[in-house]
Amino acid sequence: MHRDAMKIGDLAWATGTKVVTIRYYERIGLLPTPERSAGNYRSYGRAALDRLRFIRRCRDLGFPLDQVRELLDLASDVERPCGEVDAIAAARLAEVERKIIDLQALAQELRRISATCNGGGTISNCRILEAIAPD
Amino acid sequence: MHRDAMKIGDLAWATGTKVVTIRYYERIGLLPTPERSAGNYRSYGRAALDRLRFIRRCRDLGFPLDQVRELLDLASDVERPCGEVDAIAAARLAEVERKIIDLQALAQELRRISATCNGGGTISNCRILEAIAPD
DNA sequence: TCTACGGTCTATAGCTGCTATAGGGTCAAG
DNA sequence: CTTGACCCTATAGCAGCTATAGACCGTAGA
Repeated sequence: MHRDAMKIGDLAWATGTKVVTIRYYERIGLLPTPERSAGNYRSYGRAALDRLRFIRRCRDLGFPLDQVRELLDLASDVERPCGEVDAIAAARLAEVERKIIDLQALAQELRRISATCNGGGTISNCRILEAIAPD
Repeated sequence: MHRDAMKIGDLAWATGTKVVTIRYYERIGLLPTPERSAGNYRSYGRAALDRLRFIRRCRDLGFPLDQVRELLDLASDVERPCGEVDAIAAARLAEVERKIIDLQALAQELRRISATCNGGGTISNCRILEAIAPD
């Protein structure tokens, strides 16, 4: 139909998304139901490509799907204040920073545990297991 | 029966685990099926307490359940070399370190994105959305 | 023209690690 | 003897996909 019509596989390839995932996004209403070809194949245009790219980028940034949805809703309403978008991004940043701290503590702990390994011993004198076990 | 017999709620309290989670662990074979009281209540002793504490500690350290299972199996076979345990811990550490790097890059990106916010504007001139959108 | 092969279709079940709900039974205190 | 806190089983749900089965479509080679 349109000159830039894509089948689902093309869209998948162009966005690095799996075909089943695209259908999943459609099912949960994150992507609109596309037109169908004569043979009942989904047919996508530029808008779907942009929207899916945006979604995937958000996912890469770690936004959960409902926040992606929220960002898409916000983006579609040009009158809404930009601050709402910033708030979402800032909250996400805070979350990520918290997670980094947690993981750093965890890494420290794992290093401590690993350091108790006595090379060639057997489980019977393995101090790692003791180290993992709580006091 | 035994002097240290605990009901599931006691065990939950002692380990900071939810009752349903304990039953779940039992169902998936991570905890052995306990004895039952006259009224068909689960009855736990010291061994279950230790085992569950170990499981929870592993979970806190971020080990997925199948690795926890593996560690428990290893721990029960005193002849096995300690190195196997160390390998699991080391792999987990590498994973955590990788994750930290990823999240640091992510935080950087989110900071960049957030920095493009033009204070009181509206979505129509929101540069955050542009920043999220891929080139 | 036939046929083989790759892509697509729907529908359903599975994954991890729990959590929630319904609809009951048990037990000790008051 | 009733109330309330606990316990029981069984089932369904959550995120965010992924996998499978069984069928259809479209095109390129023989």
